[in-house]
Amino acid sequence: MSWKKRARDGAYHHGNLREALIQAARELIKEKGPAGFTFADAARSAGVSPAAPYRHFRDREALLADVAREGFVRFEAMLTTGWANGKPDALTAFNNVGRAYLAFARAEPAYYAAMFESGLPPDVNPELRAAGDRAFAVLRTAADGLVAMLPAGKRPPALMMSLHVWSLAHGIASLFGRGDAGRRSLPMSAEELLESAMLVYLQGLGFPARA
Amino acid sequence: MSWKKRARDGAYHHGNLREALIQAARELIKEKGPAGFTFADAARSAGVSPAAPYRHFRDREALLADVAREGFVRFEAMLTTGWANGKPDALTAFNNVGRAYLAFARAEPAYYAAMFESGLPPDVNPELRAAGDRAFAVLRTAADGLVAMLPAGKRPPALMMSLHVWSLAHGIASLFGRGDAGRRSLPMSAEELLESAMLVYLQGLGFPARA
DNA sequence: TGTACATCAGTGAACGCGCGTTCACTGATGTAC
DNA sequence: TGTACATCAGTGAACGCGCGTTCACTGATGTAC
Repeated sequence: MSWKKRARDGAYHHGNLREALIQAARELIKEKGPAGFTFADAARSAGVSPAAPYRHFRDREALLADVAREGFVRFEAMLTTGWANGKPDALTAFNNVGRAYLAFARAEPAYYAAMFESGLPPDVNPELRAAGDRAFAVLRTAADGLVAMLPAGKRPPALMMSLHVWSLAHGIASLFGRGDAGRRSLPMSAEELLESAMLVYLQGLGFPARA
Repeated sequence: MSWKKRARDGAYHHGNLREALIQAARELIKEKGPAGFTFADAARSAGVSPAAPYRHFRDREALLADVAREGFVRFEAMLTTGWANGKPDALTAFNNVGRAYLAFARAEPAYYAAMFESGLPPDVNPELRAAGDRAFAVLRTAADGLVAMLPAGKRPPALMMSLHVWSLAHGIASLFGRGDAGRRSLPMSAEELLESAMLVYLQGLGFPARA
């Protein structure tokens, strides 16, 4: 008992409070939305005095930005796993990136909200901007691989494709595919919706229906 | 001078405060986001005591819901104008609904934010839900008209099409196409992005490239 | 048309509350010798 | 290895502030006769 307590106290005491505050913020965002938590709230959840967070974050926005940045890093990792180095083939890999996008939004609504719905300008700091760009780059890479499948004269611009799919996935995620409550309901799952849209879209670009 | 003042005071005095509060809320949402205004703020902007709003709205959420409801009504009107009864042809009309979607998001960022980004559950009240459904129905009707152009065996489900385009337009609007500050920048306009995506998508469904 | 009364929208003062932020502080950890 | 000192993360008390909400009230508008 007192062991456990000491371990916790000790853990908070050097190096971990920063991370503990981010965890607390995630929890609070999940419950009440990105606007629904306060600096004091986060401190309380982390079991620490209201002045303690100032040692690690300039203000509430800086904390929120760090949640978002960390979110983008994990997002990038999830998209990268979905892509799987273009295996087993470029078309499947591209579709898997789309699936990973939605899976992330569903599994991590708090990160997702901090990343896209917190009202933070994407360039509130360079790290946040860079993390967001790196996540987008995964989609871009998958599109490059896919475009290369087509004969040289019939290749659509990969950047445009990436933006189309990013927008589509984001639209579906934020309208229908959220892990938390209060979203619109649907006659099909968000995953099916994305899959069908991408099928039609890729057909429009001249890709075969099946890989 | 005292005329003008009296006219204003009189206007606030019976019947208009409700509307004045909605206007004030819109202004504040535009400046600071849907989470960035308070009940007291709205009262102050409307030039009225902090207790006055309670005569018209149960609480802040009720006011926000009314902004969103009114937004959906105007949104529906704008989409309907875009559709133009399916004139000059179903394909053009469908595309115009998409353009109208984006135009609304750009022209009315405050309404748009209240409608889609305020964290309000869509069924916080039946009127809000109904207004949202009516707006979606315009897109649905446009899709019905378009689907009817294809031979009977090759018709995609219009509901699915509507959901695809709604998601795409919403994704583009919320990532890139906002009238207010702080969004991501793009190598092309949001309008071009939507147009190109819809062109590819409709080609994928078997529609001719040009009407 | 005029008078008496009811209704109702907005007032303004008051309250308790939690937030953001500051401050001098404490006590544990790291470092020099 | 031990001692002295510096550093640094977190404390806890304090503050001013604006918010949400309530209350008895006022004065203008609407209505009955």
